[in-house]
Formats: sequence, structure tokens, C-alpha cells
Amino acid sequence: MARRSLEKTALENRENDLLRVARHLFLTKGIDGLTMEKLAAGTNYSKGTIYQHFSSKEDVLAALCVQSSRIRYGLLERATVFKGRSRERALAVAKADYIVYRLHPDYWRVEQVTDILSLTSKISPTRRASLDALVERCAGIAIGIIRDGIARGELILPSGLTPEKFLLALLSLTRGLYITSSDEALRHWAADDPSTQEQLLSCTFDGFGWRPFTGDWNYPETVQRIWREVFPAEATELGLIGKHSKKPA
Amino acid sequence: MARRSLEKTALENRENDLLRVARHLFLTKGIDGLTMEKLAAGTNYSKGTIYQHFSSKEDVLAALCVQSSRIRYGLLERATVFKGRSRERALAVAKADYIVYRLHPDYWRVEQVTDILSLTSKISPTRRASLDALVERCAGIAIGIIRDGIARGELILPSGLTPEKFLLALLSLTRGLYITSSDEALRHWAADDPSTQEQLLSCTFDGFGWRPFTGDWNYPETVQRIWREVFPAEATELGLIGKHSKKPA
DNA sequence: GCTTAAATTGACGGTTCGTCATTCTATTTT
DNA sequence: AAAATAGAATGACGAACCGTCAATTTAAGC
Repeated sequence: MARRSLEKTALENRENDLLRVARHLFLTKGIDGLTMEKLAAGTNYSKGTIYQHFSSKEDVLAALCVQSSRIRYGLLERATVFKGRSRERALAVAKADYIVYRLHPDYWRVEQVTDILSLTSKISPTRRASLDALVERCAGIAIGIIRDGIARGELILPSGLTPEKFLLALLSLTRGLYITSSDEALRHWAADDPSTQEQLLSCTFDGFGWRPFTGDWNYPETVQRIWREVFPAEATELGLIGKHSKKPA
Repeated sequence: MARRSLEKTALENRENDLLRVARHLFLTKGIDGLTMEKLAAGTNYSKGTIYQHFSSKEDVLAALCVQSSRIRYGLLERATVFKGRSRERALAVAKADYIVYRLHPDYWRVEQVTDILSLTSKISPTRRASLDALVERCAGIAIGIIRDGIARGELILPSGLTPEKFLLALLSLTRGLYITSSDEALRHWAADDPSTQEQLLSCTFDGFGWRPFTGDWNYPETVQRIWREVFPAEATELGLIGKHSKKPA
């Protein structure tokens, strides 16, 4: 049965090729620039072959989201093992999202667009299942840390607020901060610098009663530890860890 | 010159007709369901005529955003005259957004989609100018209230945080809460009930140091006042003001 | 070398966008 | 009233794209 069907790895390789080109097309030309024709032309496969991998153009986007979620999940798994208070670990989770945004802006944007356009119908069932499972697991990690904070008595949510609602607020903040191509005015002020995210997140954590509060803990040092201990490679790539590991003014 | 050109009101009426149908198409069938052909068929105008109003399909979306922004701006103007502490007025602004979301979900969704897809290029310049100006004015109202809070000493932002960044956080929260068609999981927990928004907003205001804090003020009463004094008609339409104006459990 | 089934292809039907030459309409001129 | 004219409306058309499928290619097995 050496050739009864295409070898598994060959299939996977081709799919990766296709997705790499798709990602590039999407990033450079936008969602309308990503067409099945161009995808075929850019990979030397025919359209028919592409449709053996993806059931539709939307399915291609979903496949990109799966890849993106895998990256995020990998980062989140590393973030969870960070030793520290629950709020420190939540900060590590936030940094994981920041890394996805900065190091994989193409993926970030794909997720944004796919999220907004409800293209559930044209995604192949198996891919939808994979994607749902991955998203669920990512959310589970965050919820887990929040629950842990509650269990340790470090996070005391106001009555009526569930961990899920709190997570929704945090996700909203993160996604809103890194929204691409919104009003120029706001974008201009928000910028991509990590300190803005840290400040806004600090205030939000404080507001929801997550101890230790901003004034009672050296969170800039926590951030440094996160970069060094959890995401050293990514920090280097982002230029956040130099020879002298001091935080620039 | 009675007929040198089509009368102004006639043109406007037709544009309103077109936009009403476009809105309906968009809401019921999604962005792909809104096509210029269907728009022509649904209004008994030909495609060529439609293209005298809108330079492209994206331009139609932008025109809908202009209408939406007008509605929002009208609500915001009313919110600003609310008598109370700065944080109370900020709450009124948040309720204005809630009204847009609940009473005009079609507009809300159009704004979401238009925001994400960067379709700046195909919008007619004059419409883009109108839209930018409106969005700017809406943001200006919110920024004004924030600045007022700072001036009165009721809001003390941490050093390094500007009013603009703070507003970005608030907008992110609002938009994130009312995001349509995201992960089913989170959507399910968040729901549309106003109390969730109020709770999350309260915590956020607290976290950013906006006095009086949640525990020091009767904000549920403020909410009641906002509905009664600022948005009575809308509250009735939403079923939030009944015969016995008590807040249901 | 022949058979056979899986893999690949690109032409095709169906849609949609945006244009533009043509047709229509109503006012102005003779 | 008839002709002239300019602005408004039309829909056929070219181009681009999606997703399909009959025809073709490829290579394994004998």
C-alpha cells in the first residue's frame, strides 16, 4: 500500500505550502487579494488540487486560524508554568497574546477578520471542530488562571461577575488595543508599545480586585521575568532583551 | 433653474430609500447578501442609477456608517447634558452605545464589519470626510467628559495614561462585549443584559481611579435616572421602563 | 507492457462588480 | 407645437472570481 494514497507527510507539506502563500497574500493584499486563483498561481498547484485541501475560500481562512490558535496555545502553555502569583501568570498570558500580535501580524489579522465575518457555514466540519477545540483550550487556560486566583483568595470578583465575564472583558481590551485599521485618531494614540498595554491591563486588574494591586508589587520586574524566563527567544526577536537587560526609558 | 438638476430633496429621498433596503439586505443576508444587483432589484432603480449615489459597494457600507454615526452622535449629545458627576455622565455615554447596539443592531453590525475590513480606498472622498468628521466628534464628546473628570479632580489617571488611551480601553470593552458572532462559548456567558455591561464598566472605572467608586455611590440609581431623564423613549422601547419603574431582579 | 485507480487539471457555468454607450425625459428654444 | 438639448436612467458587457467535474495524467501492481 505504498502508494494507495498520497503519503500523509506529503499532503501536510503541501497544505503548509498553500497556507504559507495564502497568509502572505492575505497580509499584503487583504481579504479580497486572497483568491483561489492567485493561491493556485503562487504555488504551482491547480485550483482543483487546492479544493482537495480546502472546501472553500472561507475554509482556507479557518485553516489559517487553526495554525494561529496552535501558535497561541503553545505560547499559553509556556505561560502557565511561570512561577508566581496568579496575577503575574495572567500577565504572562497577556504577553502571549502580545507576541502573537507582534510576531505574527498576518495571523492576528486573519483571526480578526474571520471572527467578525461569520463564515461558519462554509467551513468543513472537521476543521471547524479542530478550531473550536483549540479556541476552547486557549480560553480554558485563561479561565484556569482566573479560577486559581479566586481559589487562592488573590482575586475577589464582585458578586455576580463570573470568571467568564471577566475573561471577556480582558479579551476585549486586548483585541481592542491591537485592532488593525480602526479610526486613525485612536490608533495613533494607542500605538504598539508594550507599556500602554501593561498600564491599561494593570488598571483593569486593579479594578476587578486582583491582588497584589499595582502599587503593592513590582510588576515591571514581573514583566522582565516573563520575557527572560518564559519568552526569551520572542523577546529577543522583538528587541525587548538587549545586552544590558535594562528597561529603556 | 427649476429643473437644471434633480431636486436636492428628491436625491436625498432616493438615497434614503437605497440605504434602507441596503441595511435590510445586510442584516438578513450578511455582507455577501448585500449585492448591488439585489439592491437595484429591491428598489426598482437600475444599477447605473445606484452608482450615481455610491461609488462602490464599500461606499454603500460607508454611507450606512455615516447614518449610524449620526444616530450615535445624537444620543451622545443628549447624554452630555445629563446633570451629575463626571463618571455618571460617562455612564450615560456608555448607555448611548448600548442603545445603538440594541435598537439598531443592523447599524452596529455594519460598523463592526466596515471597521475591520479596511475599505478606505474605494470610499468616495466626500463620504470619507463626513464619516471621519462624525467619528471624530463622537470621540470628542467622550474625551471631553474624561477631561472634565480630570479637571474636577474626580478622575486621576495613573501617570503616563492619557485620556485617549483610557477611552481606547473603554471603547474596546464596549465593542468586545457586543461583538457579534465570536466564539459561541464566550458569547453565551456574556449575554446582552445591561447589568453585565454595568458591572464590567464599574470595575473598569474603579480601576482607572474614577470617583466616586462603585462602593461609594448608588450607580444603579444613576442608571435609572439616565433611562428616565435622558433616554426615556429608548428605555421604553427596550422594555427597561415599565409601569412600576422598579428594577426587576 | 498493461491495467487500473487515484491524483491532477483547467475549462466551464454561475455570480458579482463597475463601466459606458445608448435610450429616455423634460426643459428650453424657435 | 415641434425641434433641440442636456441631464438622468438603463442594462448589456468585460473582467474577476468561485466552486465543479469530465477529461487527462500519473504511477502502483501485476
